[in-house]
Amino acid sequence: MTINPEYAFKADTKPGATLEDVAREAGVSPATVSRCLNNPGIVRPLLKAKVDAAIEKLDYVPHGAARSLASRRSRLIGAIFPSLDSALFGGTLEALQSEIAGSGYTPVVASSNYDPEQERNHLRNMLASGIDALMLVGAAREASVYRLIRQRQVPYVLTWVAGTDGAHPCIGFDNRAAAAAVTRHLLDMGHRRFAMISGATANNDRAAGRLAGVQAALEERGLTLDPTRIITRPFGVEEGRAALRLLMAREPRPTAIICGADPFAYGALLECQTLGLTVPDDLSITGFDDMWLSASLPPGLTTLRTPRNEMGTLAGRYMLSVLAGEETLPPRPLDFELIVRSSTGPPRQ
Amino acid sequence: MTINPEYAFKADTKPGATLEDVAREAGVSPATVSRCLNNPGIVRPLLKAKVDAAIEKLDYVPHGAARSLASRRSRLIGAIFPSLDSALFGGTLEALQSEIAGSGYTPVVASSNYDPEQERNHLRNMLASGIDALMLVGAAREASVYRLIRQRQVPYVLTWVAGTDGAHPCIGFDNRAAAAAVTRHLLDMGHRRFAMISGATANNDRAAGRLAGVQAALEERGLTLDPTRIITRPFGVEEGRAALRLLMAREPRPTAIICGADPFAYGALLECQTLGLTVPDDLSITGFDDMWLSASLPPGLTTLRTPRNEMGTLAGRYMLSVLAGEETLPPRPLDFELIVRSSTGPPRQ
DNA sequence: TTATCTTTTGAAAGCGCTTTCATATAGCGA
DNA sequence: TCGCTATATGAAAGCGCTTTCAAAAGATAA
Repeated sequence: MTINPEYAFKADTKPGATLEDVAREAGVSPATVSRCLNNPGIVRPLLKAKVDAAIEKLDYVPHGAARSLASRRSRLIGAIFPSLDSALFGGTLEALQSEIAGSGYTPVVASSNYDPEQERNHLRNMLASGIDALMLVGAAREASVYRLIRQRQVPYVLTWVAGTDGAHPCIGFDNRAAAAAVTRHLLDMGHRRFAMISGATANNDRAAGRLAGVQAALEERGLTLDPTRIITRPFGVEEGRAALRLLMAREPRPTAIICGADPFAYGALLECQTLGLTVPDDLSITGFDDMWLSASLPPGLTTLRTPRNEMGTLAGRYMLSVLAGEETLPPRPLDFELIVRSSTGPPRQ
Repeated sequence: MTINPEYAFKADTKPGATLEDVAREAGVSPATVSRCLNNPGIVRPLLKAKVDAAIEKLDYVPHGAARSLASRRSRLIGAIFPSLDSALFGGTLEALQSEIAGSGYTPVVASSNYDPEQERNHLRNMLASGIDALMLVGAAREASVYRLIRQRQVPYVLTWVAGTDGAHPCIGFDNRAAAAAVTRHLLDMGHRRFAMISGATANNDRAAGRLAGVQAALEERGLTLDPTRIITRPFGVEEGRAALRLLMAREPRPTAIICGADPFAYGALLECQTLGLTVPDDLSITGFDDMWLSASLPPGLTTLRTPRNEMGTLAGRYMLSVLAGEETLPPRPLDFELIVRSSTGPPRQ
């Protein structure tokens, strides 16, 4: 029961130089060193050089907490995602991170597991750690949460949704319109019997929006989506598979199945193979998000490409801009793109 | 060009209560309030109640930076991943986050894009923000990086690798042994002509370890892996597809293809379909990591399940334990598991 | 009841940095 | 060369909290 001496973290090294040490070494005042760090332009090149040398020599790293305390900025940007173990939000996070890294900001992240309770806890935590800005996914949450954020004066931005009537700054796209576009594509091909595999809509306005978009597009053409033709499941390939089996078990069979997310569609496609159904002749299938397998999985999935990386980038840029005190225009909804591949076609006569 | 008044972040709310405000409200000293927060056990219940009421009333949230400065702990744990837009590291991050959240820690994350330079920058940034501990992926990096970490006395842990001869604390598995296990599975079925699709091995000791493991297992049986039978690519489905086409274009064709990551195997599997090759009769294919499609994609991918979530959980637990000053045993390598599905079988005679 | 020991509490000194504010220096025109 | 303005520097006061240290309160024993 001994601590491995190799990597026991004992206090055997010098405790790290402070700004004052640097000042002494360089023969200037702490204020000057501080200025070299934060506003190099206003210090004379000669002194700046001395300070730089001292920093180098002492291997000085500024103390973030002290900095935050004195400057009232933590250089931390919070980001809370519903989940992190898919490429979806991972892409957004990665893009956000790249965007803000250059300005010296670092993201602190948490995953809420699609649970508002967990989200609120993480939010409290983050506010306490003094994040300078905040990125959230979706708009559907209790008013008290927004009140909390506003009260702390933390600039925030919602992603993966658009247009909350100006109530919140959003960097995202219109899930409803996107789903409607997919539906119209199928309608235009002549489909009349639809089914949908949807993610859970509770606390998930993206999923809810997609479902609503499908329904709206159908109603435009005088059709309705029978509630028994809507299967709601947690996201996953096997879930899509099971759902497809269910949907095809009842007559009259749908000729088109709209999936609220690509993994559902992957599962549906695979299950068609198992059942001996030909896509798109027997059945058209659409996905949502254009994840990495959609182009590769035969027959090539018709899906809706969502700007997942762009949202991270723009959300980052937006927050930086607000933090910089620039006049920031309310962001516009982003574009989505219907990617038509071979999983959709006219229904068999 | 006006700021949208709806969400302009103006200073119109009260500036947030401080600990001193709470103390005044509760009629106690700041020290007592501080103790209520950090060590509630040692304050009399009567006072504790008063303080709690004051906190509630003023809606007090402690100031993280001030806290860190005074206590020399930031409650931040850094995590740098090679990439975040796959479920692989996302799973580890998600697990890490859940594990440490309960103890009041929050992860700050960055993605290095498999680039040592970027990794070092992020590391500097994180050290400056005062992270209390650090999680990295892999062991292969310049000594100066480890020196930097050690000098700052930041406990750290390496994941996704095992056994660096005790030089570093690792929470991971032995990539080499894992790849060897996959190879032996194929050898035992009678395969003799192998090929491999590998991720880039530069700055990636996981990929390098896997390649080495395959080679070692083959040499055990007197075989060698011809360098022209090793295709190195960035991870991806299409890359796997292209690699398979290349590998099958040359006689004598291999009877087994070992993929260093599942996406390669998905691509290979799909390309076999295109080429009219039957798996496993014409060709056995193995993956690595057991990602979400491996069980679903016909014919079911034989792959090696890596403990990606477990690594996050245990890495978190390890760091918390070190931070708590507990005697911490050097972690043992984690188990991996060969998942045999239908993509492997004896070679055709 | 009083003396002694323990447990709680408060006063005050920072933690390492930023940022006014006042002072010193440099730059310029006359 | 001198006075004036513009610019660069330093002194010092915190930022909001934790944490020693000493004093007060409570508990215990005599």
